[in-house]
Amino acid sequence: MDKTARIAIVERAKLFAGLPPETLAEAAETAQVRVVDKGDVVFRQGDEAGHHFIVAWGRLRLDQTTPDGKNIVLRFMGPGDLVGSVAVWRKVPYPATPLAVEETRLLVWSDARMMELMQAHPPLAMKAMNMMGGRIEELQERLQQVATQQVERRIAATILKIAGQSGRKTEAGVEIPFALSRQDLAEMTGTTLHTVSRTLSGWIDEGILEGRRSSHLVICRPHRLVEISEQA
Amino acid sequence: MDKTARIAIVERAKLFAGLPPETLAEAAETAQVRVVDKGDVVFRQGDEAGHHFIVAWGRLRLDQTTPDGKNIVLRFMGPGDLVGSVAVWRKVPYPATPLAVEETRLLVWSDARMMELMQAHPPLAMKAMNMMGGRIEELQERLQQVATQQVERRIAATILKIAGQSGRKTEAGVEIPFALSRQDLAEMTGTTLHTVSRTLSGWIDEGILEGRRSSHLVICRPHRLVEISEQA
DNA sequence: CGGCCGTTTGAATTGTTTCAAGCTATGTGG
DNA sequence: CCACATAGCTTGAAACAATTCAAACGGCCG
Repeated sequence: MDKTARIAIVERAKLFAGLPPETLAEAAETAQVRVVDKGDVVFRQGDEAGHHFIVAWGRLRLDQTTPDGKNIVLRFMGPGDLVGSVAVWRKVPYPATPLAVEETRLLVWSDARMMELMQAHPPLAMKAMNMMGGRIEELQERLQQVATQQVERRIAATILKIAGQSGRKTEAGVEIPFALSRQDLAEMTGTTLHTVSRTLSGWIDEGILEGRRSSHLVICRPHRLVEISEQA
Repeated sequence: MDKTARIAIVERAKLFAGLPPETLAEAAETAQVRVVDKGDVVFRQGDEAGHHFIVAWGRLRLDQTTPDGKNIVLRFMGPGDLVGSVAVWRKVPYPATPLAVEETRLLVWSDARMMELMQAHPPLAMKAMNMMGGRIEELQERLQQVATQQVERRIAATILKIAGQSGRKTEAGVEIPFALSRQDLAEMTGTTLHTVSRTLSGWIDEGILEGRRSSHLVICRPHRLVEISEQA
């Protein structure tokens, strides 16, 4: 990956968005590159947190395993997203495992390098706080959903959020361009694979969705999904 | 409230913990003081976020109202806790309403003053990020609980967390020293008042708790509660 | 072709909510 | 100081949403 490509990635990252070109260049130069194959992990929950990552291309699923062995999906992450930084800043072990759902390329900074960057460029610290605030808001919204809404609404809202982040327009509707299993949706919404399957089957019958049997989901009638996600 | 008292409060606040005395003094001097009566709010969800608050004494309940009118309790806050800052930094409206469950005294800084403080004392920014990280961890843990555990475990875990934050040892056990209603617990755990009442009634019958009918809760057998919160 | 993994679907079960009623301290006004 | 209203809590019974259990299906890869 050459320097121009790296700068392009850094530029797109929310952490660096809007910063002056020389800051971007410095950030890009000090980064390492890492490729993670589909199915492999960037790091593991419980590892000591020593590096910051930004997704250049590809897609990660951030998994958290509970003490009693259950798994929840915290979020999917794509180009521009920051991975691992919260744990590095807090000096705590990584609290979750990012797994590549497709081949993924990342930029990597050590704790020390990122510290230097942030000390040299104070706006970076502000950006970082902003991003963390965004995560807090997102988590509060999800908590509210899981705590108060029934499963159907949560599934609808989750599909819409993913579509908003990663969806691509096609003739048939908005497509989610990666393998998103029923199990994944179940672990994002706090329900079971079976309930997700039943719910999606219903929506497919109504023509709201397409995508039986592990083909990519396509949302044919987004407006209807929004209604479901907002229904009393 | 005199200067020494303010410094004592600032010192106790997680945001300022461990910073040099002159920083504390400067922070304490630039703060305003605000008293909020029991039942009153510090600000309202949706208000423009212009001030940072630290609880000096008293206790707040942080409420969030959903678009469809339901209420959830995000957390209780006591002395040393920081209120409102995430919204101020992000320049978004306050996302929740802090309500005083007893008379509460706060220190207040305007956005501008806090900015000056943080620019003058860079470690403050690091502390702030650390605190936000802590909130993220807490929210992830709660999300995991609500998504995977059944109600009884969530109620047990919630009571234990509150007891850990605010509990006082008495002869009978650990007392939660403020009015914590069944409704509050329901809104923290994502269940109904009725289920909480039934569950607590059961525990009171087993001698795990005391506190029927709106008297303060006392945890007589904390270890048993821990077992419940961890049971398969 | 055969095995496997993710998915689908039915039926039984259950945890939790909803509905409904009554209870008990606490406070208020006569 | 007592009747009365109120707010929060308790408890039973019925209803229900979602899970669990069970079985079978369909693509796909080796």
